[in-house]
Amino acid sequence: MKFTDKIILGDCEKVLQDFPDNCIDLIFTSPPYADQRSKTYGGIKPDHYVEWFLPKTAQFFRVLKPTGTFILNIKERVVDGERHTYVIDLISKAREQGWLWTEEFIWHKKNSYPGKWPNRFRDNWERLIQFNKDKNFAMYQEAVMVPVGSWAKERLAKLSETDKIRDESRAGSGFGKNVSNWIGRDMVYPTNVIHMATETGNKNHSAVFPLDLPEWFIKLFTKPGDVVLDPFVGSGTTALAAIELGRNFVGIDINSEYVTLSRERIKESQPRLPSIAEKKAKYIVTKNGKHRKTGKK
Amino acid sequence: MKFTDKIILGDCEKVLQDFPDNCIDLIFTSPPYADQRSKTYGGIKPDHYVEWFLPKTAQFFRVLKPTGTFILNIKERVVDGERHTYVIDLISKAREQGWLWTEEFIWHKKNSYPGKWPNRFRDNWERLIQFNKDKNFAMYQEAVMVPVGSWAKERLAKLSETDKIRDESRAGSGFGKNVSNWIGRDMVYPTNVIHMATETGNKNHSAVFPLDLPEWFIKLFTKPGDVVLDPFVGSGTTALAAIELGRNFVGIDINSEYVTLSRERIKESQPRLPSIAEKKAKYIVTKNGKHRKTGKK
DNA sequence: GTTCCGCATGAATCGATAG
DNA sequence: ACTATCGATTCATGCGGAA
Repeated sequence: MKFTDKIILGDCEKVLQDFPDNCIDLIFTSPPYADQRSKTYGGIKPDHYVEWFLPKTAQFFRVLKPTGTFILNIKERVVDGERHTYVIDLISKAREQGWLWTEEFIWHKKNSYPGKWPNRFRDNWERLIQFNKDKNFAMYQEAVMVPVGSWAKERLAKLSETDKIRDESRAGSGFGKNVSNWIGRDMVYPTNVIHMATETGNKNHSAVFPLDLPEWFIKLFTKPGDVVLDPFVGSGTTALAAIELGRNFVGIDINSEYVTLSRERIKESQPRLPSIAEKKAKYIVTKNGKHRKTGKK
Repeated sequence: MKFTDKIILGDCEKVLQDFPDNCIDLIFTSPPYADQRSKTYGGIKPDHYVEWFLPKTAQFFRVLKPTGTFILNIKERVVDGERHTYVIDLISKAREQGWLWTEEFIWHKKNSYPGKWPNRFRDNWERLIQFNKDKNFAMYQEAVMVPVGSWAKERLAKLSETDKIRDESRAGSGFGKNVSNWIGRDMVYPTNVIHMATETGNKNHSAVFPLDLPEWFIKLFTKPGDVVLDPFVGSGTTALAAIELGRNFVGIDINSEYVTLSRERIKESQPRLPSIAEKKAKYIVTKNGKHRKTGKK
């Protein structure tokens, strides 16, 4: 029986035991942060977070394909005025399990509400930790290219009409000056700092991330037809993103209300047409290994 | 004899042994990153970075006042396709020395080195790790307030010279050059994500951080007359910032060329007039402890 | 004097080549 | 098989020369 395209009720650690080895292309998840969401997840204490999480990452390791990627969206809690160490401890321990700590993306949350405490400012970013089983993982960089200096174009748009005219006449053809540098270079690769607004919604889910976030990573690390797993699927955002991008999904959650909510939300969704950028990517595997000569191990 | 307002040649670990306990208000430094700048610093191997650094942080701990702060600008190197763990190991070990890991600021570098690789994008951020000896540290939050959103856009709309536009900070959370002009409008507290360009250009030193970066932390964690220490002072940027803000400084570097360069650079500098924002702060101590209710533990 | 454009270059990383 | 060095990649920025 097909194991994909379902939202499954249960503890991911147990549920995944019935899954075959090497069947998942991307794991994208935002687990319950320590001591948060206690009503729905039982409130794991920061000091016990690592031991709670490690058996689960062991299962993730088993079900993930060697070319697959595990993206973990997580943030430290401040405990007694200090950042707790469970995230960095988790990285150390995950490496002992065999995970490679390939990268750490920064999610800069553009629209957080301003806040102030006596000894700290608003925490305006989260970690998106990339783990891999193997250095030769699949990556489709072309799928997430961004327009060159979208901000620069914005600025040009603000030039007054007279300025534009002046520049044009001086240059003789087309846009003058700086614009010429951009011709033929309209798309560039992004960096590892991701600027995205937090979801302003509700959804009854206390840890909602914006749909754009899983979408970005799904486009980057999978091709259509691949399988995306979210073992803490919550309100189903990751599953929604997978469906819209024409990928298969597996969602797991221990809370039945979330499972119901997820199933409701995905019922109405369907694949979107791919953007030009995505088509351009054409799913050329730009795996690390491809660039090696064949003789090498 | 006065120990401040000097650039000292030597290994900070040794030099600081002659300093009294609890004499420094802020340590701001960007140590040589593992295996980088090997010409000038001897190129510490990533695997030995922590053991190399820890004796130094022990001295930092001794000379720092209980109300003082230690800001460490550091980044992991990628080794064999994986982020090396020396930074997170350092955080763990520093905590064993007694340091509190209070906060981690993110420096988003607007212009970092270009590049695209098979398995990663440009690394566009660095960590600014805040350590303290005590939960009750001094913090002057009003000194770094920034104009509320949209100010950048308004300004950009009025400018017609593209070159000037290019120079303007477009980041909402601050650090524009003319912030003081905007006093009187709505000011808000910044977040822990800092947007700033790296210093490039044709100075004699291998580009370090921009002057704005130490300035921001000096304003946030010290008042005029306080003592700022940079144990890896390099080209002297931290010392320059301290002088311009009317603080005392101590700079140490093991490399005599850097010491000479630093001394040259600071020779010409002098305190600037404080901005309105800084005056407004008026050095109201917003220590953590002050805001607690007396009854609370 | 001012505006505009060309160009060197930087806390980088990877893969290939050489020792 | 391992380490050391080198070339290719790639773009925001400041500076200097030109218009």
